Amino acid sequence: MSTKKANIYDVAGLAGVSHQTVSRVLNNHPSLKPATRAKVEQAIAELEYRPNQAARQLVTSQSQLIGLLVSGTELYGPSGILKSIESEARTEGYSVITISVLSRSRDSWMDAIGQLRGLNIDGVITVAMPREVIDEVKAALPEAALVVVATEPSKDFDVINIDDLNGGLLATNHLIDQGHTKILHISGPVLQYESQMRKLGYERAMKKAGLKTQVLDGDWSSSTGLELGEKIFSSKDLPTAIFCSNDHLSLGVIKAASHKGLRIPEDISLIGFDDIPEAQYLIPSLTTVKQDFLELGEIVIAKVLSNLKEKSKNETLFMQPKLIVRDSTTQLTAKKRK
Amino acid sequence: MSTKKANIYDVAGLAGVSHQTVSRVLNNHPSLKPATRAKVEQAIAELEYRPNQAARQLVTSQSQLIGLLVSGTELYGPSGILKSIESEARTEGYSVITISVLSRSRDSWMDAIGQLRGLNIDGVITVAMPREVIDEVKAALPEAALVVVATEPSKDFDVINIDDLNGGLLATNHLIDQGHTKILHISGPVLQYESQMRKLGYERAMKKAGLKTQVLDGDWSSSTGLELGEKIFSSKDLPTAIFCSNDHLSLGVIKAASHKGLRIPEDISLIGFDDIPEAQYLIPSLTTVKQDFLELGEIVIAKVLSNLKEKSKNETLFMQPKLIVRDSTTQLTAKKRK
DNA sequence: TACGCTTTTGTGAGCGCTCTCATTGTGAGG
DNA sequence: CCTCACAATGAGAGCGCTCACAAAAGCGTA
Repeated sequence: MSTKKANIYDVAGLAGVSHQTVSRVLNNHPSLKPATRAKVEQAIAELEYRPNQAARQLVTSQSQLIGLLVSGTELYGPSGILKSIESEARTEGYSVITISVLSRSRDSWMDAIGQLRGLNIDGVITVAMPREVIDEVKAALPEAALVVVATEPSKDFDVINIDDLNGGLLATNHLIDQGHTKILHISGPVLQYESQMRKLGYERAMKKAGLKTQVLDGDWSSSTGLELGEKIFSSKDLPTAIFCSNDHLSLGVIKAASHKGLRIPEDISLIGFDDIPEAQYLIPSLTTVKQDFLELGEIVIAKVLSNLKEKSKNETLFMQPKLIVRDSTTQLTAKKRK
Repeated sequence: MSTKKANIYDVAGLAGVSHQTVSRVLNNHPSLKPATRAKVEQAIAELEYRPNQAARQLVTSQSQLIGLLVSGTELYGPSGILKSIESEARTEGYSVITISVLSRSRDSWMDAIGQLRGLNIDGVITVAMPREVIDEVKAALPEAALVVVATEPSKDFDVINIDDLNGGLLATNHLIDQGHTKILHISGPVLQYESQMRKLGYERAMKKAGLKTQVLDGDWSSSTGLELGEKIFSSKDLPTAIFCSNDHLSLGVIKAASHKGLRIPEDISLIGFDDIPEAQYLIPSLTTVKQDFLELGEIVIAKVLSNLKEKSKNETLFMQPKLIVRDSTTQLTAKKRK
């Protein structure tokens, strides 16, 4: 029954043509009589023939494989991007090899790059990786089409980013529009580009409105949000609004507020970033800035494919996030403004 | 400068040995003079030679590739498992191809399986896939080492599961121990094994304590939690405790309670399942059942590798979850019991 | 020095495919 | 009815590696 896997010659034999004709069917070559093609296709079906990727790779030196370097797959952002890239790649006939990397450890990413080299990868996508890592990838895999997501723009490669700066503006202006003047920002990791841009957006908006900025540096975790929140709420000089660099920080802040008996949004307005699935089910539901990962994935893959065909133009694309207003922010009332 | 990539003959030439000797170094064959090995290794380093995986695959018909079929990568559980499997596989020299599948759509998974076939995959891991899918995988990839995670045990393949039944017992007994008698369960998707087992655990615990069960069928989403929560809290006959099949459901329930002015845990105790990172930052922090994904990943990969070497023994392994007690559950007071 | 081992190295074939180039078939134009 | 161009197909080589087997080198012993 289960004899050896059929190869191209078996198909050729059954269809009564040469192996080369079968190959032409496989790669849908234009000059083929429809009748021939049909015969071959039937033979393929009959034998359940699948072309052997390895053999194909060996001769074309194309692997149909895309490497995806990510850090923090457990975070909402990266995991969303990942999924969307993967499914988009598949529809294009590519497979994605995901590699989780600790972005701060050189060993970790050199290891990952080594793995990619061995695989004859066609393209590499990095998500939220420091510049250092990207340079290393470029050096180690000069052939591969490189697309960089969520890193500082550069003329050395294609970059696709969420417009975090604009996101920061959006969030901050929303608070300013509501009459807030004492607005504090809790940033993400100082070294991460996205986090820097969100902060910059905040600073620009505040400056434009002639307001004084106040920033606490954090990371992406709820625990830091809690910690910083408690510090903030212990001081006598409370802000009336807080803009957190992601939703998880906001979670911690909400918790801290509840500890201190402060109400959101009555006493403090709060805005996050990401729109995690939980955001609308928090109490209060969280006003935040949403990023469209699905679209991002499509664009990223499209970019990879186009780079595969012709040299990259090294452009930077920004995707626009949008403000989602929920219950955690509110108009500053005259009473409170006092 | 950047001449063609070196191959095994180039290395052999430079080292002054035959290509076969180089191959032996690559596969660390035992009978090799240390001096020879050293010469070859130096040549490899000098030429920055990397063995071509495709060629190797072609002859060994081993791809060093593991396919990972998952549905719902956006959920906390799957994404945790994924990461841990991936990093573990890498240390063993394997790469993981993640494929997100809509577990309910036949097209979707047949498509995924087709992709895996073409890749000459060595092993397949499925996470939270229905039996139907697994059978299809077995049929399409009889050679591949198959390890199944989070699916009904079977003698036809190796299964590694979180002991969801015991998790359900743990959660329910915790509530019973606190004096609750009217305990309601909100289940996950009716068709999913994990969800069924958690429910079964609940039912067994209740039965053993001589209590009446009350179950509402749900899914894994917060919105369903909210919806069902509102329904529950609108009735006059309130339960004193609710066990949700995952943390996201709990989130919705918390929200619903707050709408209705019910306090957690004072009026209603609530327990979830998963221990999502947010769980301890919710208000109140959520009592839940935690699963250790890291360990799971290690075991899964170990299993795949052992199946690669020798025929699988088709055993089922259960990993024990553990109860994490936080603020959302509390002793039923005499007053409330009334 | 020669013999029979074992250890170490070399040779040739072939994995399954796509490439290039050669051959055959087919129909339009004279 | 023959020629010529072009469409359709076939034949052979070779991608880079490992496999099976063959040959050479070492080494102890008679």
